[in-house]
Amino acid sequence: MTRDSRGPFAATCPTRHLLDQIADKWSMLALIAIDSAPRRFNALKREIEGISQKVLTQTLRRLERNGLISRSVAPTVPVSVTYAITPLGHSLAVMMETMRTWSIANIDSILAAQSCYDHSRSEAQSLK
Amino acid sequence: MTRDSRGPFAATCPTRHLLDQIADKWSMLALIAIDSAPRRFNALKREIEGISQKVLTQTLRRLERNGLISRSVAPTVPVSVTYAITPLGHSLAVMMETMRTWSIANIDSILAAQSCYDHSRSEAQSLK
DNA sequence: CGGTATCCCGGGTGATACTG
DNA sequence: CAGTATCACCCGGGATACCG
Repeated sequence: MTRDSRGPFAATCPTRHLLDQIADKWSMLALIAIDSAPRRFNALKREIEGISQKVLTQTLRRLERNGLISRSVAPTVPVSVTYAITPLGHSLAVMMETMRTWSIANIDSILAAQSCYDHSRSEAQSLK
Repeated sequence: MTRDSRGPFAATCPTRHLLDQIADKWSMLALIAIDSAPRRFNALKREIEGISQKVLTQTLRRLERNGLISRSVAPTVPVSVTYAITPLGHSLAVMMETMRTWSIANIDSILAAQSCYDHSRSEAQSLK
């Protein structure tokens, strides 16, 4: 199952590695947020609506592990921890921004397609 | 919780809508695959290594619902179902391709960062 | 071939409490 | 402030069987 390497969709493909790590909405949102300016933990938690502190911690750890953000601790009392973007992370964030622009430009088309799809499905339902 | 609209990370932001729908690796992989050429169900299942038919079905339904791919049924016996990219889906797939290129170019940096991170963590472990 | 339907399990997630 | 620890839950996803 993991012994193949015959195509771009094989489990060993770099694309798969990357997607396994960062292809979830919280990672992308956190990356975009930190890219715009360095942030502290609770600032991020407040800004990224709906994320729990546990998931935020996990997300930040994963981004840090992949070298996309940096974590720096200032020895104050109480300690203040700041997350900042790395060059590698910034180059990725640039693409995320492109996606943001795309989503804003095309959200109407997507919503229209959704309501169209849902409408035809509800018709099918009423026939059952 | 859903009544806010005060920033780019609010739950109502178009970016959030998009990410909620397509920010998972299976959606992205399926979109890339179908973008390169129209495919049939089992062809996709064979090509996208590791996906189950249940998840593939769910993924294709979601992409179809969002107007990113089209599903056409040929009334043969047995039926043959073909999935193709839409103009909207293609414009998104172009960005996915950009990410693919990026991941290939930067996979080494990420793997290096990972092993560096893991190494420093294992040191911390041994001190406990 | 291209799916649904059903069962079932593991771990991802949220809530809560505690710490340096 | 910035986390870790613990627990309980629930549902995403695999396995299997069946349908048009």
